[in-house]
Amino acid sequence: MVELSNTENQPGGAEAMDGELLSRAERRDQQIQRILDAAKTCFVRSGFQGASMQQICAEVGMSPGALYRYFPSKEAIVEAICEADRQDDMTCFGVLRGATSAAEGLVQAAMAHITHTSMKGSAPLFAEMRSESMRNEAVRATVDGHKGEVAAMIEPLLAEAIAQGEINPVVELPVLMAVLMSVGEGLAINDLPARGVPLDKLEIAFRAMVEGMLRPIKSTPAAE
Amino acid sequence: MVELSNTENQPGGAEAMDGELLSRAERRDQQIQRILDAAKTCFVRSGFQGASMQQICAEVGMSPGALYRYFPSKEAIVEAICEADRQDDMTCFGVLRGATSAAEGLVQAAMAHITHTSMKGSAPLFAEMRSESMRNEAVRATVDGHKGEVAAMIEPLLAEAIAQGEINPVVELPVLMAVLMSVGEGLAINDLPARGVPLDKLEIAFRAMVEGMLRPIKSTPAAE
DNA sequence: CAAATGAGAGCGAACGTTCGCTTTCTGCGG
DNA sequence: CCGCAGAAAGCGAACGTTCGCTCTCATTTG
Repeated sequence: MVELSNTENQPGGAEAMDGELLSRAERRDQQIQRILDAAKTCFVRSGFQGASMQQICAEVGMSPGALYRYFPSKEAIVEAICEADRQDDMTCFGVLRGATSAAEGLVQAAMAHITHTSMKGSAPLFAEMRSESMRNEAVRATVDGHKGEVAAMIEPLLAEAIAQGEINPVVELPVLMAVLMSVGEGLAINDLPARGVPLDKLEIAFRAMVEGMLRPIKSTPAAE
Repeated sequence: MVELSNTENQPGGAEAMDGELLSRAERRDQQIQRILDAAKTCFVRSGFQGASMQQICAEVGMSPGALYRYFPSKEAIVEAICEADRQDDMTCFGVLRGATSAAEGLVQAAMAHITHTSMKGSAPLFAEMRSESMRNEAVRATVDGHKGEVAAMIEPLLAEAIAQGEINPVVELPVLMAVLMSVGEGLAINDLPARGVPLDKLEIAFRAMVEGMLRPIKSTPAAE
């Protein structure tokens, strides 16, 4: 019975905060984005299963009926969030194109990944995705797809380094790939910048590791 | 009204499958273990929040009322599982004592950790713990406690290696520790043995990485 | 006016937990 | 040895709550 005359979020407002008029489609996209942002906040706070639709509705400032006009189910929101996070994360690996060397490309990509994850505070979401991917087919597909894309960018770099004898020949390419991808995940999940490890020192340590791993052991006599 | 004459799991059976007589306390401990095993199965299958008490009850073959005689809440079961898993995992790091070198100790410990996690199929549980630790205070304490114990075993090994000039001096000890712990986590969560990476090849690649990271770059001129 | 949009009440189901009651084990006086 | 009282253990219905989701209806837009 209480009349809430909330001037914001009225259905037909058709304008954003800056007063700009928006078309229906634009307004719809904007609402979808608001829902995704709010849902991400809730999922980071409580996990995919722990966050309820009511909490998400409260975070958006929207009723359940309204929210269900934009997403058919909670699962659909989860998938959209994972997909968006995945695409967002992919931007970190653009540095791999045009890398001067395999080692430097890996270092730059990893640092971009770590920095991006830390700054956006999405380490909890990433951990949640990783955990959910072990039982949720759609999330697993998203995660694996992302890893596949990253791997496809790293692999030619390493393959060329191998061809030029720049990598310790006892290490096989697929294994090297798997280890590097796992290492990147571990670093991203742990969010070391947030735990007091400065980015520059982290880069130094990571570079030492990568260069050490890739550097051919020239002093070793019998490589055959 | 239906009389279920289930000959198994009778309260006063006072004997295990092998017919051995058990005291009350022994039987109680045995029941607690059965509950933990069943709960772990459910948590791996559905996650901490996704698994219901009813599912756990069904898995144990016990009624809710009976189960609540052993644990006061679902949360208590989660904490007990995390604590047990943590203690179980600690056995992997015994190889650190008496390691011939820092690098070899790290390799052996990491391989033991990876093998243990993979063989026990506890990578999903580990991922779940890692995710839950970001919002659950008790789980976080357990995870951090575990990491602290492992770190306490690794640190003196690395400190001695540093003192003997066996580690690239540009890398600081705390940063090195943080990176190595993160790498170990990443490898454990990814469960590479289950994804087709043989343990021996994994060990070769990991050893190359660790030795490369620790090996001092003697050829580098200006170390100052 | 027809279509679109959103608020909010409400649905059945499932949740974690508790309750009343029965069965079984244990220790003890006889 | 027996019989019995109390503790321990278990059962399963039911609690109140919250879940994901749907429905109704008022309001706005083009």
